[in-house]
Amino acid sequence: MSILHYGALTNAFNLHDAKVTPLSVESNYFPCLQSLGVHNEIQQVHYWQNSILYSKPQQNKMCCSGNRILLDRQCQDNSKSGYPQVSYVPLPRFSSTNVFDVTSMAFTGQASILTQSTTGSKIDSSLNRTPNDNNLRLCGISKFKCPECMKLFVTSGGLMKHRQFHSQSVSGRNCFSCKHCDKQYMSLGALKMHIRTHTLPCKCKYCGKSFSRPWLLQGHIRTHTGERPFSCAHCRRSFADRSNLRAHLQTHSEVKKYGCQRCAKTYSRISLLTRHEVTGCFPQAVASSE
DNA sequence: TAGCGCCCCCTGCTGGG
DNA sequence: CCCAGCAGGGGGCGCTA
Ligand SMILES: [Zn+2]
Ligand SMILES: [Zn+2]
Ligand SMILES: [Zn+2]
Repeated sequence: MSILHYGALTNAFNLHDAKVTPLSVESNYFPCLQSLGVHNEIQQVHYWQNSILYSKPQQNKMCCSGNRILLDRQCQDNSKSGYPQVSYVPLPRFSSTNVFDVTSMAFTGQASILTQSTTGSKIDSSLNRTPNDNNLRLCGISKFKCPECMKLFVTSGGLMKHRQFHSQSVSGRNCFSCKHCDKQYMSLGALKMHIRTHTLPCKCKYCGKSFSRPWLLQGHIRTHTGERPFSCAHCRRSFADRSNLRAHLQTHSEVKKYGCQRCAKTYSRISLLTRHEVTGCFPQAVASSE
């Protein structure tokens, strides 16, 4: 089994511009999560040169969006294809598994995604993106800043919606409570979204099953129609659901999403990694078998 | 500005190898 | 038993009427 070693990754970025220090594992550069994430002080994190988006090293500034860590990507050379190609950049190696701790705003582990040259295969969770998609819109144009948490938003509406969360008491006094269960939400919008999981307003015309959101119903209807709009570029399998295609793409990669910090093994699911770490991680045995 | 649509993330279940 | 596929649920956020 040949693991893609991190050292090889820097070569891909040397292709872009030798004058600019590429993101690399060896450097202390923090990964660019800009295309999906929301930054503190975004201008200090990213800069453009020759139509290529680069990231600068930041001290203790990690990018996050909401409550999750997002995959890292670079927008490259959008002058050729009309919109940026997508590559993943490896996150620096951290001390544990690939968990981003929002509370401490720090990685507790390694979240590694492989990348290859622009002609090679890659894990790409941004399938079928168009130039209008969120990630492209976010490339350097977030200009509405929340004064309370410094998050940046592309539109004023996005900022207004976000500020609903701050407008409520953090103590929970003014939380919006669901009358159907005991869940509480910090915004009315979030509560309304949740209530749909009780009322299930979207009903399948084929079997009558109900769903909370139209796109969930749409995905379900594909199980009746057999439509599979998401195709794998590597093996021509197709899937009804984008997430399932993304999961499938991991089967084409030897580096899975979740990596063990003690040995080189990677897994497609956090549950598999957890089980490995609890029951079966023997680094010496792994090293000798390679 | 609320609703929509799309994004990504995650997980339980299941069946094949 | 392991892993991949399937189906479905959750929150976030930009766009638009
Ligand atoms: Zn409820
Ligand atoms: Zn149905
Ligand atoms: Zn495939």
